[in-house]
Amino acid sequence: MLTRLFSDPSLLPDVQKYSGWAEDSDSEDKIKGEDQDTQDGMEASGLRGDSRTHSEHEGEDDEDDEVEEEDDGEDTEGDRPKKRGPKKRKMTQARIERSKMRRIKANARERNRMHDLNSALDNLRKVVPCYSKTQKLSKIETLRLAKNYIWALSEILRSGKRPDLVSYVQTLCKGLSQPTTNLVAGCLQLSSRNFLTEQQCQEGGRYGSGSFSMHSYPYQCARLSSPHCQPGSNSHPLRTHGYCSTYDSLYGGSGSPEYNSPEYEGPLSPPVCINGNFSLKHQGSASPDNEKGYHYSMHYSGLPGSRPTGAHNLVFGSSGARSGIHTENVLPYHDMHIHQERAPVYDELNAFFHN
DNA sequence: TAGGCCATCTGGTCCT
DNA sequence: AGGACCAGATGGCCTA
Repeated sequence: MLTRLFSDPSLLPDVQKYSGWAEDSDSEDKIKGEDQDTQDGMEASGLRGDSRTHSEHEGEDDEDDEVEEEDDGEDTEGDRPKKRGPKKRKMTQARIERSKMRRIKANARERNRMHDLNSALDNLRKVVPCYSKTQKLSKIETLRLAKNYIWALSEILRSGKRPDLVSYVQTLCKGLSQPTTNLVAGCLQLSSRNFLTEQQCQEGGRYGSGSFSMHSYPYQCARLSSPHCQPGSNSHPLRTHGYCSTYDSLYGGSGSPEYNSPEYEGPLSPPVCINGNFSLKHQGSASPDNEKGYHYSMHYSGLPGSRPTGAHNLVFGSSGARSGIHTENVLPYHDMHIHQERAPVYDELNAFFHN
């Protein structure tokens, strides 16, 4: 593993910028050597993964042996009782050097481990319903979205019913931050206005529709202080752009009146608010996120000045995908797409909507 | 400038 | 002894 690591210069960090190494001139020099010429550097320093030969140890071992002999002599000496516990060995220069090298190797392993972890997260990003090259989901958001996605799919399988789009998106967005929610909603070409209305928030924050049994989710809609999230606000961009769900084109549900219902085509509701506390499996048990006290307050505001953090405002074209325009041409996220081709389960999901 | 996110280092713990 | 894993600390980058 280390061999692989050391043979891959990209896995080696620019450690010069780390003060910890800068303080240790010896270590810094070693790292610099590794950075400049990893293989040769490792060979020069006698470090080749964990496969150091005995001969490589010899010089140091000689010195250590002296120390150990001292210790052994102490333990076996005369009538004195043996000391318990680990022997304290003198930190000779060679021992210090070896310790440093161990630390360097451990750091490299840790880096590699985190890179692997990040690679896995990247792979996960690619199979969750929303993927953007430029606006990458954060780690925590990726995990949350993945959890919601798994739950949504399992609900589909469990109920065998075609889910309500709004509920589906709601499920996906449970506990996600506002930018991520907008991203997901944008991917699905669904205005987040449909998630929850301010009125629904006031009514206790329970929202139920569709086969997802969303009513069982313990929403906690915090009061929104933003004036843009007040009933009657006309600031929503969808008021001017109109709203056109591409759900039909995305999921092939054009024949279903359910998705052309006035609920989705009617007057635009005020900016929505969701506090996404996602309770798993309807048991009322707090999700890990809840247990950790995560409490995301989501509100959608279309005011230019109230652009969601780190996200673009959702701008839905009035024709959009209904006229055959691909999502990527409609959304500001040029590289954002639903990657059905990479997620077989999405095909199954589509099958639900096609039926 | 504060806050979020991230990469990395580091020491501790557990296991082989 | 050494590797895997973890959590805390730290500093950089970016954005509102």
